[in-house]
Amino acid sequence: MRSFVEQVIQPNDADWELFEQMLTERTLSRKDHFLQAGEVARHVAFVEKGLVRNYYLKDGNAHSVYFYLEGSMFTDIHSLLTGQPSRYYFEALEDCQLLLIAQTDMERLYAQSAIWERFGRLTMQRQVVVVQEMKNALVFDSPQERYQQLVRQKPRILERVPQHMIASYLGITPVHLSRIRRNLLETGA
Amino acid sequence: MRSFVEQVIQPNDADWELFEQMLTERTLSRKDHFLQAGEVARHVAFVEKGLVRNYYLKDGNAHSVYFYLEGSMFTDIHSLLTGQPSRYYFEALEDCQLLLIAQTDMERLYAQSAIWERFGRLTMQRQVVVVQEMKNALVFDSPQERYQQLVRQKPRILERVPQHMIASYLGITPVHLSRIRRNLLETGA
DNA sequence: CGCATTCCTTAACTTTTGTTAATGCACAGG
DNA sequence: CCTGTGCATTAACAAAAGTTAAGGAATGCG
Repeated sequence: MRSFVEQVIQPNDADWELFEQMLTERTLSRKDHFLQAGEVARHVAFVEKGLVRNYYLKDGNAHSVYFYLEGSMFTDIHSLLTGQPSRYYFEALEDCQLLLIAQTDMERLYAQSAIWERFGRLTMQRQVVVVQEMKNALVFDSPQERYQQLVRQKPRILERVPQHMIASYLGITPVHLSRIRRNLLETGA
Repeated sequence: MRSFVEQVIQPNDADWELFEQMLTERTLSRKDHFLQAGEVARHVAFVEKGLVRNYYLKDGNAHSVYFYLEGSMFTDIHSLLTGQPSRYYFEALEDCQLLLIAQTDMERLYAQSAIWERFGRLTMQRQVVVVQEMKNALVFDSPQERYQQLVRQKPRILERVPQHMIASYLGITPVHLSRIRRNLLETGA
């Protein structure tokens, strides 16, 4: 967690103490949910260990939005900020150990220390860039290209997430992903 | 501009003065570019009047990313933050009047006044939510649904942007968009 | 060990979307 | 007023992706 934060800012000891007081631990067993649609997100989570899937339901089908490995932070930002019920689910794909910080504490942190406000801003800025790139890939790259990018950029996710969830993350069907993989094996190597 | 900012924070007079000193005006004629691929983004822009298209080139084709109407802010955040050359173009679709603030001034603002740091954080948080929703729509909704959402949510963009640019924004071809529109006319109404 | 479950693959078929090309309309510039 | 250019539509055809269904490997559990 510390190294995650220090990639972005350099808090002094007092800043750290303030922050660490607010952290709580939580464990999730495989298939447990951190958040379900209809609930309001009140915490930001940091993955110490395990793997969390963000997905949502449309017409009874689960669509994967993202996968969070060790060293990632996640929450439903929209729900957290507005207090509206979330439309998303966050589910442990493996047994997980999380560090949580409550939104109310986060606000106190922002108010008390400029460096944490900065942390919030910089984290959000990075997040914008990441999501924007993902969005553009969806418009401009073919499913095969998106799959290849995933292989290159997030091989660890590929190893630990079932293929049908990868497919819905890429915006295609499991059948089609299987075809793409075969095609790559035959032609590419 | 003022009302745009005040939707997010309430700066006092000193805050405002600090901010307004940093603003510069810029006009663009139709088809002028605010930024071209290869250049580094050094300013954030606010659209006072006109309409700006964000697009990029792939295989010689222009793909529209977003359209900024009066009252919107834009820049290439990635280029702005990293100093790397942008991959995007920002082009005036109509004669435009912009307010600019330099990244260097922005940094000074953040350093000098906590409220502007907060403005930055909140703006970015909103942006994350917006882009995330767009991304999810691309994965989970059909082109027709995406077009209908656009009709509902951004009718003003539809009125002022050529249809083939709308198509590339939706991730489909102009021909297909035309088919969708006909289909909606025949069945929907 | 046997059984159920989950998940990946494959095939046959259908639907959706893209491609190419032709037509016609509107509008700007000479 | 004429003409070129850009743009939307349409049709015919091609390619990409989805659907359904079946089979088989791996896994977990009694």
